[in-house]
Amino acid sequence: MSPLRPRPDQPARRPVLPERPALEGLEEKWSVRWEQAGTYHFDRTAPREAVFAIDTPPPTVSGSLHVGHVFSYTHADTIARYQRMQGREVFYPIGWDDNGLPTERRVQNYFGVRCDPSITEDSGPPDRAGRRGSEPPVPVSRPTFVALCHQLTAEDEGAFEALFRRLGLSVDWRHTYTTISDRAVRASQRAFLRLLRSGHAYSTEAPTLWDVDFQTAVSQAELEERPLPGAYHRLRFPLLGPADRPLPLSPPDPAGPAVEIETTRPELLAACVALVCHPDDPRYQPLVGQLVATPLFGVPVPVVAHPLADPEKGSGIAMVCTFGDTTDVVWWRELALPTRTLVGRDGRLQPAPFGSPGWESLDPAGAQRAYAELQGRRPEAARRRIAELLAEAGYLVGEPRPITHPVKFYERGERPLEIVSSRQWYVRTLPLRQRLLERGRELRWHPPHMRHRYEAWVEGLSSDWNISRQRFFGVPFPVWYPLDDEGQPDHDHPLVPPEEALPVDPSVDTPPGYRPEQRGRPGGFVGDPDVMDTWATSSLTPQIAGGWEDDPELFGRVFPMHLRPQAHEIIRTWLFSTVVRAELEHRSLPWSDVAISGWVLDPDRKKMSKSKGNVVTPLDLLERLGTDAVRYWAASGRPGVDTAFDEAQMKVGRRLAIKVLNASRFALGRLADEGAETLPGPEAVRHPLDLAMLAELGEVVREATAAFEAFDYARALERTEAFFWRFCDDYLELVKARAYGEPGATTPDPEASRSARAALGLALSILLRLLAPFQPFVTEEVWSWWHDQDASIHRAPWPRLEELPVAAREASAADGQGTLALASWVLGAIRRAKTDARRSMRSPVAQAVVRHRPEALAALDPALADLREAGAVLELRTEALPDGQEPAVAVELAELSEP
RNA sequence: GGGCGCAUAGCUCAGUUGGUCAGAGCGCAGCCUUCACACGGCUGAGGCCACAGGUUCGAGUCCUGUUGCGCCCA
Repeated sequence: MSPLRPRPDQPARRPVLPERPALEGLEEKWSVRWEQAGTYHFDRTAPREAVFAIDTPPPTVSGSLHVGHVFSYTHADTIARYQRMQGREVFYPIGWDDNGLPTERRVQNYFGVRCDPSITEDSGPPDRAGRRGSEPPVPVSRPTFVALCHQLTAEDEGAFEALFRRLGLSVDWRHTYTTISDRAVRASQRAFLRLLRSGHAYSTEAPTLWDVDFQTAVSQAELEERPLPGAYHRLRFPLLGPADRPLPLSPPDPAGPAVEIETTRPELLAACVALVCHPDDPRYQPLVGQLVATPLFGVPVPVVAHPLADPEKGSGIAMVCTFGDTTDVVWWRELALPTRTLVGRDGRLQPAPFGSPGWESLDPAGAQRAYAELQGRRPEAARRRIAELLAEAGYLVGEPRPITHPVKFYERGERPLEIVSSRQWYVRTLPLRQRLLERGRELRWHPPHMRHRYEAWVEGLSSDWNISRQRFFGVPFPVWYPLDDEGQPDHDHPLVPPEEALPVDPSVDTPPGYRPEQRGRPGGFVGDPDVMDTWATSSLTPQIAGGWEDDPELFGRVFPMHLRPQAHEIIRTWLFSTVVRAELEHRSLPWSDVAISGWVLDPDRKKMSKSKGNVVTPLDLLERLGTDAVRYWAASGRPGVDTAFDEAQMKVGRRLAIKVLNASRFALGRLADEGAETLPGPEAVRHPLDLAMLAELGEVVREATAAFEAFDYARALERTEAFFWRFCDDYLELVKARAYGEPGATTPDPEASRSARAALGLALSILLRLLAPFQPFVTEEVWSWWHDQDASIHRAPWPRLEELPVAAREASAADGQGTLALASWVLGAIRRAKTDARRSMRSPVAQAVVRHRPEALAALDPALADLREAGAVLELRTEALPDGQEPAVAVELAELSEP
């Protein structure tokens, strides 16, 4: 807990106070000074033991700025500031996530363009001003498109940086990175090449979840299920008998013996490769091993058994198509079924050559006729048409039965995902599961229960991590393929560059051993056209920010990092993938602690979203209420807990900041009264009331420190704030007269005055530092009133109990019977009496009698003089009370005297 | 269907290992133009701690179940 590194001492000087302190303008003033002074600069010479490194989320800059950013980034910032004040060198970089689909989409909409890689030359980007919403997008070349992406992300990043500076984040802006920068590309490609070499990355042609609009593969982590209306179609499959019997030569009879199945995707009937039932299902056991014919198409398919077939669902026997859903993929793989690809990458039904090998049919001509009605249609349209055809031919039993069922979508997509076969790059995560679970248990989670989300995800992994995307604005795979004599790529023997050559763009650069003119020629080479999934890059943020391989000295000091702050909805993506990469590359955790923030909900407890129109622009809030006010609200949200957006709570924070200004002005004014150069130190605090106040403050320091050590910023704030208000409402009022040391005071006593002033100075110093992580602007402002110009409160040491006078440290926990608590109680009684009589607080009290137990009266005794002043009590007496009687204060107001 | 979390004053939430734990703030009502603060201050009313059992001398606090809400996964 003691400072690990020496730090410039920050001696207090005689305060210089402003006439009328205000919050307005503090953000501009101090963010400029901090930048000039390098207040938050990371000292890269600090030894590793002194470093506290934070792996800050790089926000998606193409997304919108919203209060959620303000919320969660403030949480991390309070911890960063606490650690810095504890003497640790805080490595607090920030990045912008600018690569990938979100940016592409924003660029498409913003400029009205679409990327067409087949265009090799164009005249550059179209004039943005000429764009009309109704006009079709202008096709542009890939280089032009990428240039537009860079241009727009640069603008967006400026807006984010302005917001985060305004928010007072104590990041080191010299360590900013972006996920599309050369540094990030190099790190991503290097890590990929190493995975490739170690066998943890591989490419294969496999059924892949595919978004037909974005024309790209989608990973398990990007899936989302949405309820969609559908319908069960009950179809008759004519029985053909055992597989070893010769097939009939004529089309099956729709009215003959048949087995009935139910399906929500009849349009995939032509891709049916089997029927599947549960192995223990007595109804269908006899059929296993027999053949049936697909309706309309007359394709003989076997009946097979597999435990995933649900006897409760539909008729208890299902058709397997290549591919209707992920279960089909499992059946296809585990039962070694053939492939009949139907859905193309554009989402339309492609030609099906019935009668040719792989498409054998009992009635090729009829099959062709039927399929001609479907070919080229999208699944929804084909579904309607085939239902009609099936009904006409007598294969449809009854009417389709409408249902609502969950359908898989790409989380950003608008149409259901299809499953197509394509070549993709994967990282082997499945064999890693056990190891990843162990890592998850090593990691310290705040709050702890968030670990369950990670475990559930790891345990539920069903496929390796697909990291390739068929997009444009991303990190290219640093891979080429040799072309054989027919110009076909050899995917099994990829060509890779040496690490020193990174970053590379295989669509521009030439692989080692080849000449540029060999590109695309037989015997030459071709570049891998894909880019990496965004998560494949952002899973390396600790490495990218920490200078992995580029800056080994820095990396050795900051990695593994200490804290990953993030929101809970990206545990399965960002957190998970970062753990995977650190494990594979470094055999370690990427960080020791993870702090999960909740969401910001609107006042109706719904997640804030643009579509609901309930999004508040954060900049407006910060300008209207002040940064410290908004940060106060954010810091009030407990770790991991969803929190309602609440402007009233921000106003409370604003009141707190204003109170800090005014209370400071009072306390420091009294300190200044002490005279020229001799500011009294802690040893000058002698008065029991002052010592009692400091003793309570010591308890607050203890609790706030413990809370911060547990990453519970909200508790630290709550304890500090509660004490601060009591300090202002009661203690300041009680010592006011004594601190002024006015000659008119009932009991002028220079040493008692000096004690009050010293206590005010010490308490204020500690309180300001306790509040500094939450309200960095107002606390810095007040700090500057009585500290040298180059001394920032944000580099001042976190309060320690050793700062308190010994007598305050030794004061026992007073449990409501301490001098301050008793004095507050008496003061409250006096106030109540005046309020009941509708008198001003200044109106005099003729007589007040405190009745309490003797020990309590003894503790109260030193505060009686202060109470007389604070309550304007002419005569204040105490009377001992026998045990068992209720303590009380009898207050008798003075007669109103007409002026 | 499985998992996790939450249910405490009108609202937002504290209540850390069971024994002054029935609290805070906001809002509301009333009062006070006090020399740090009217971007104030003081005072006050308000709750069978979701429901039903159980453990215990004693339970918002532990256990079981129920209900409602939210999220994650299938």
